[in-house]
Amino acid sequence: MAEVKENHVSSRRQEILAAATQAFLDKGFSGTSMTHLAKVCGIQKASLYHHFPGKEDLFIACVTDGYAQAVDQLDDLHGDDTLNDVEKITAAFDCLYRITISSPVGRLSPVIAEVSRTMPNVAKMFHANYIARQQAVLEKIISAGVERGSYRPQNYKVLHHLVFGPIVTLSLSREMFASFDDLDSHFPVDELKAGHLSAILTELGVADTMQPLSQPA
Amino acid sequence: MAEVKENHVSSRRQEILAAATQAFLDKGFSGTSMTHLAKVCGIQKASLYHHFPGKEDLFIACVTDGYAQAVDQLDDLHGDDTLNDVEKITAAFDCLYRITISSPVGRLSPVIAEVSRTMPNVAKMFHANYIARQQAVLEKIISAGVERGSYRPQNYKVLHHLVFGPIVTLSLSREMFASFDDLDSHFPVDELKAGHLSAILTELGVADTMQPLSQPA
DNA sequence: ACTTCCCAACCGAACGGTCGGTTGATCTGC
DNA sequence: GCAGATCAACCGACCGTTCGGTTGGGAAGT
Repeated sequence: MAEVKENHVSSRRQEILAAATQAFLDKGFSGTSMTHLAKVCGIQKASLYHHFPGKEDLFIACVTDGYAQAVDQLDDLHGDDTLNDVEKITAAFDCLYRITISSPVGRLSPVIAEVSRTMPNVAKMFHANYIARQQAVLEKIISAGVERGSYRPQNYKVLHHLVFGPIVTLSLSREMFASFDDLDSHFPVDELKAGHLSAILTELGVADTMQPLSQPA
Repeated sequence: MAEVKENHVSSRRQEILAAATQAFLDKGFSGTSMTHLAKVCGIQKASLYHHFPGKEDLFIACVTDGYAQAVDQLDDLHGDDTLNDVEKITAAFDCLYRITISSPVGRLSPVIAEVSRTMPNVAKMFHANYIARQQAVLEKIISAGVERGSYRPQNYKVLHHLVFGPIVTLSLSREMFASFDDLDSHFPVDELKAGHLSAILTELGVADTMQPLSQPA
């Protein structure tokens, strides 16, 4: 009973958050109006203000709610001890690509960029709770491999640059050129991910096992 | 005389474009009002509409004007035959980092992402005249090196992913976290560029001459 | 069991203000 | 005197936000 009620209450809130996230993705922050938001939610504008004190708070809730679920996946990653070093980084790539390209919070990055000047606190929060945590998990995985001698020692600032750069840009490009009818041939996620992983493994000093060249011993 | 007049007329236009570009960078497209724009230009709003038929046209002019000057630098790059292959790609990295991070058009990318859903034609134009041309120049430089045997053959989609990804993300990050007081220590352009170039050279099959490890022959 | 009260949720209507865009008059340089 | 540049004033539409009021399902009082 109490559960039903709770579900009902939070589902309304979640419903608004989902619609708002989609709207912010489509039209940006300033381009999204509370009137439009109310319309797609099927409620009156005033009712929005019953659930959220203002537009800015609503946006912050979208971001917070978004990375809450995203970062959990990352923490699971590091904890898994059944994988060897290369398997671990492969799993990490799968996870990072999925989060950045498919999850709301990853896709919201350009919108956060839009408001970063007028709401610098949101940018700070986003960096601390999303960017920095992603970097920390990657750094843990790599440094563990370095200690075991699997990888060469790394400049981690450069490594983050090389790992996150292509992923974030791919996500941005896919948002930016979403209107292209040949989006997946322009930006084929799996192919780019595989090439990217291969390059990073090379950079880490791991012989690339995927090497397609038939090289007779 | 005619030159003076032309300068006068076009300087007014350039003045507006510069102020508008900065405003769009600060507040995004929807967040920038024509009223505010007129104020920072020191003219009346109606005068803006004398020079540009509308807000959207003004924005397009900002983008167009931005990459007009940016792409010229790129074409110079490919034409220079006094450089060898590695020098050429090093110069290309300098140029790409400079354009993407410092020039208006590079920094405008997040704003184009903001409007890409409502103005898909702008996104298309941006891709054709800026993204695609950058990729074409890079591809020419690399493929010339491949033909001469300096580089390993490449999957160019992956290569673009690896080269442009970190640069664009660095630019985005610096816009996004411009409010950080330690921006340059968080995102040290020269250090990241050097590490990035080194990794790409490795990927191209070039022995890294910058290798800091003292390795006795 | 029945009344009273509470309160979250929702609504229609309106607030002051700003939006992108327009009008017609005035100024300026040739 | 004439064409282009600039201006103050204005327009309807829409913005984020708030108001006063209604609803309906539980808790409290008797």
